[in-house]
Amino acid sequence: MRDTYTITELTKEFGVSTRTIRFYEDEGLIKPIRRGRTRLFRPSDRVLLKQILRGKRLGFSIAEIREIIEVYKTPSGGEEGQISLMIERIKEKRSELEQKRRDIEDTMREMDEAEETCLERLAELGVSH
Amino acid sequence: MRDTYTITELTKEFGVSTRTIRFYEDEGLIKPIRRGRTRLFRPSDRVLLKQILRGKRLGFSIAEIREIIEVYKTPSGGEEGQISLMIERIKEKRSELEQKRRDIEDTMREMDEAEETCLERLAELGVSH
DNA sequence: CGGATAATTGACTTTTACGTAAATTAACGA
DNA sequence: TCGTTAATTTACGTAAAAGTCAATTATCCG
Repeated sequence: MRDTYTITELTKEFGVSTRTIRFYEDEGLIKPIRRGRTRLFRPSDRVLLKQILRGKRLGFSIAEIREIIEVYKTPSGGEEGQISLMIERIKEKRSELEQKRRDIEDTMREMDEAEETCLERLAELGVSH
Repeated sequence: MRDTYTITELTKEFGVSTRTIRFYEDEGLIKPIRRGRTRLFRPSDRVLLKQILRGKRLGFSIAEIREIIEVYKTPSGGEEGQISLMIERIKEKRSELEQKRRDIEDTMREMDEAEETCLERLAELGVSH
C-alpha cells in the first residue's frame, strides 16, 4: 500500500478524468496535499474518491454525496445536540438507501419476467422448425 | 382502479411537475391519449411513469431508462437474433443493478459504523455528567 | 353566457457535472 | 542544460433534465 498517488494513477484506477477529480476538489470533497503545485493523494483521499464514485453510481448528487461524507467523518468531539442531529441524518440517508434497494429488487423482478418471456419465445422458435 | 388519470392527478400522486411528465412524453417514454388537446393517462401510462421515476431514483439517465423500458416490453413476436440480443441486454442491466446493490450494502455498512460511533459518543456524554 | 379555472404550447433559462482548449509551469531524463 | 512530458490554471462550452414564463385555449359552473 503506497502512501501517495498521483492524479493520473487515480484516473487510471477509477476510470475518471483529471477534470473530474479536480472538480471534486473544487467542491471541497477531497483535499489532496501539494508538492509544489502538484497534487498528491493520500490513501484517505483515495478512499474519499471511492466513496464519491460509489455515491454517483447510486444517483446521488454532489450535494447529497457531501452530506453522506459528512456523516462518515463523525466528529469524535461534539456536543450532544450535534451528535443526535447526526444520528437523524443517518436515519434519513438509510431510508433513502432502503428505497433504492426496493427499487432495485422491483427492477430485478421485472427483468426476470422479461427474460423468462424471452426464453419461452426462444423455446417456441426452437421447437417450430 | 380508474381507467384514466389527468396530468395533475399524476403530479400529485408522484410528486413531480407537469413539465416533467410532458418532458417524458416528448422523449417518447409515455404516450398518453388525448381528449381534444388534453392528455389522458391510462393505467399503463401510469405504470410507465412509475417505472421511469424508479429508474431516476436509481440514477439511470433517460437514455438508460428508455433501454430498460424497451426490455420490459419484450416483443412477443421477433426473430431469434432479436430475442437473444434482448437477453444479452437484460444480463447487462442486471449486472449494473448488482453493482448498485453492492454499493448500497457498502454504504449501509459505513452508515452503521458512523451511527455506532455516534451512539458510543452519546453514551460517554451521558455518563460524564 | 361569461368569467374563473385548468391545461397546453413554445420559448427561453437554469443547474449540475463535468468536457475541452489554451496558456503556463514544473519535472525528469538524455 | 534543453527539450519533452506531465500537471496546473483559467475560462469558456455543453448535454441532460427539467424550471419558468407568457400567450392561448378549453372547460366547467353558477
